[in-house]
Amino acid sequence: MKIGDVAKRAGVNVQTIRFYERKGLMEAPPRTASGYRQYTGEAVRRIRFIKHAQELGFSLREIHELLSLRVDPHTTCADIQQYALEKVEDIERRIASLTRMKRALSTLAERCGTDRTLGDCPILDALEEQDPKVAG
Amino acid sequence: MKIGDVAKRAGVNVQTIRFYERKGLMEAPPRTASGYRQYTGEAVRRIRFIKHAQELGFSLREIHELLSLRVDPHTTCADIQQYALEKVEDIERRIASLTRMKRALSTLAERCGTDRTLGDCPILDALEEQDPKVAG
DNA sequence: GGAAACCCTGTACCATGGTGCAGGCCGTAT
DNA sequence: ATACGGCCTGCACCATGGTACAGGGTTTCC
Repeated sequence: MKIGDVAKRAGVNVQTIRFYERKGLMEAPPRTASGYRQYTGEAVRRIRFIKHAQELGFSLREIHELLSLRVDPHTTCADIQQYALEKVEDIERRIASLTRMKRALSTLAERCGTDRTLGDCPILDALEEQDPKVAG
Repeated sequence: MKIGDVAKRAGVNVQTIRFYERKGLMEAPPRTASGYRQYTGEAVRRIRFIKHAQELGFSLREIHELLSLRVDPHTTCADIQQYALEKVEDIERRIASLTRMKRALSTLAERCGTDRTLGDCPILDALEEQDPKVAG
């Protein structure tokens, strides 16, 4: 299979595949006599693995680790589970941070009245403060 | 006040201040005869405004807009409120996306048993699938 | 057999939010 | 008066996840 076919089947750009190869996320495939990369269906599955992992919040660096874990004969399913649970905690921290932001911003917006002037805007005022109690 | 003093008071790097100036987030201040930037306390307040807005989840681009809104005489407090509420919705979408990720990953991790082998790992299997039901 | 469509490499570029460094001038303290 | 720290500009670089383009060779289709 040529790189364009793999790209089409996996729903990514041709450059993206070469980018993944450079980043070590995909093995360098054998080449034809004229230097064209020759892929099998395995390449398509690998790209889908990467894309699914991205959807679950893994960065390319983490996906690289995940792929290394998968190849290492000493890795158990429990190791993968542990890795996933750490990622869950990471996602929880990000959610908590966003939730704080949202609460702070909502609180400020609630204090706005339609008849207020800019000089009396609670949002701008809070942003100006030395140590605003919002976003804590 | 010299740029180093402003940096110290605002708790940022000197280069960061010059970076903000290049990005239009801070006005170019007057210079001494020898070309040194001369700041007032206003600069320190401006940096704090930027930092607080970042904590609330605004990007530098958005902070730029916010600063423009603040200067525009036609802007009302209700306009700022509207802007903040749009940002709240944006944050909500990001939270929803992360929550989906978390749920999918937790579900997969729950299915792992300690006695499973790698060839039978529900997480890796899900990532391999053509159309995994996770991360929906 | 010739044009179009594909592939190759290398390099630069996009956004985001800065950091760091080289080479040179300025200001102040001893 | 000279050393040291601070400031100046311009440029390069960091991570992240790609995208684009130039300048070539190849394959495929009519």
